[in-house]
Amino acid sequence: MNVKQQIKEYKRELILDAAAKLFYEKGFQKTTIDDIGAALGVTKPFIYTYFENKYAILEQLFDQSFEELYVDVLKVLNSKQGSPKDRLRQLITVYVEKNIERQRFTAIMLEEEKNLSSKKISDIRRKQRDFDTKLARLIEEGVEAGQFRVSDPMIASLAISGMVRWTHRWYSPQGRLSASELATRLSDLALNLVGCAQA
Amino acid sequence: MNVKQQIKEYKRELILDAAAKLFYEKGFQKTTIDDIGAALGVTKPFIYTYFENKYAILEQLFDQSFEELYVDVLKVLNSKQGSPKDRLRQLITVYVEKNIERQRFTAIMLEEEKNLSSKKISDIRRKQRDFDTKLARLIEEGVEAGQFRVSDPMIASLAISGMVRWTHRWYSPQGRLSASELATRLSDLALNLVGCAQA
DNA sequence: AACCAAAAATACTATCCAGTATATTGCCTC
DNA sequence: GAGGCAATATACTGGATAGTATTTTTGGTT
Repeated sequence: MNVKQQIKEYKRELILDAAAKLFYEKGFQKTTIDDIGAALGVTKPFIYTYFENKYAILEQLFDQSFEELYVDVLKVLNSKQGSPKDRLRQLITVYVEKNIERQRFTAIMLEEEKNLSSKKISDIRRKQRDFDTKLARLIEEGVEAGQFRVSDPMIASLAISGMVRWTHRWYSPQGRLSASELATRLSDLALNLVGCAQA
Repeated sequence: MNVKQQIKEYKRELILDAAAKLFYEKGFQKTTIDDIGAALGVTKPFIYTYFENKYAILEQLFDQSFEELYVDVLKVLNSKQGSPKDRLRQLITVYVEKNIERQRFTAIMLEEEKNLSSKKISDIRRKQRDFDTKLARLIEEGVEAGQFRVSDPMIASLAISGMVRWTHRWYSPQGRLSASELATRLSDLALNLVGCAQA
C-alpha cells in the first residue's frame, strides 16, 4: 500500500473514531454528518468522499468492532491446546478484556443494531450464533473430560456471554477494579458456573 | 376512578402498546407518531391529546417497564423468609420469567435509553444500582451463612444480572425451552456461579 | 331532534438534515 | 511559477416529520 492509500485509510479511521464517539454519546440517529464533520474540523462532503452514506459508517463500525471483539477469543476457541478448564479461563480473560477495552464499540453494537440493513443484521446474528455454539462445544468437551458439570452446555454458553457482555453497562475504568482484575473475577465465576471445582 | 377516566387510561395503554411494538421493531427514532397512529387506525392529534410529545411516550414506557420487571423480584429480595439459597433460586426464576414475558419492553429499555432526558437516565441507573446492591447483599448473606462461596458479591450480582438480561437477545418462544424451563436452568447456573453446592 | 361540548380529523407550518451540485483551495509536476 | 488535478469547502435542494391551528364529527343531554 502506498503513502496516498495509507493516508486515505488513516482518514477513514479518524472518521470512524469520531463517529463512534458521537454514536456512543448521542446515538446513531441523533448524530448528524455535520456533527461528525465538526468533531474533525471538517465539512460534510469530506465525509461523503470516504463513505457512501451514513449507514455505511455504521456498517463498517459493526464489521470492525465484531472482528476485533472476537478475533482473539476465537483463536483460543479454535486452538486445541490445553484442558477445557484452562481454555475456558483464558477465553473469558480475553473476552472480558476486549469488551472493556472496546467498551464504546460493544455498546454501539448492542444499541444500534436496528439501524443496519436486515441482511447485515442476520449476518451479525449468524456469526454470534457460531460463536455461541463453539463456546457451547468447549463446555461440552469439559463435561466429557469430567472437568465441568453442566446439564445444558448451550444455555451455559449464552449465560457466560451475557455475564461478559453486560459489563459494558456498568464497568468504569475509574472503579475499584482494573480490566484484568475484573477478567480474573469473571473467569472464576464462569468456572463456577460450569460446575468446575477450583483450587 | 369513573368510567370516563378509565377509558382514557385504557386508550393511553393502547397507545403505549402500539408504540412499544413499533419501537421494538424499528427503533424509537425511526418510528413516527404517524406510524403509531396508523397502527391504531387513528391520527396524530389523537396521540397528542394523551402525550405531550414523543419523548413522553418513551418515558412512560420506561417507567412502566422498569416497575413491572422488578416489582416481584424486589419482593423476593426484600422478604427475609427462606435461606439465601432458596431466595436466590426464587429470585432468578421470577427475574427470568419477567424478562421473557416482557421481552419487547426489556429490549427497548436497553436499546433506547439514550433517548431519555439525562435526569431520567440517572434516575433509572440509580434504581438499577439499588437492585444490584440488594442482590449483592443477598449473596453476601449466603456467604455468611456458609451456603455460597464467592469472593466478590457485587461482581457476582452483576454477572447474574447480565446472564439474565442477555436472554432478550437470544430467547425465542419457538425455541426448545419454555420460559419456566429456562428459568430453572438459569437458576441452576446462578447457584453454581455463587459456589452453592447443589443436590 | 336540537344543542353543545368533547374528541378526533384535516390540513398546515417550520425545522432539520441527508445528500449533492458547484466553487475554491492547495499541492504536485514540469 | 504556471498548469492541472485532487481534495475540500460553500451553498443549495428535497423530503421527512414533530408539532399545531382549524375544522368536523360524535355522542350525551334535555
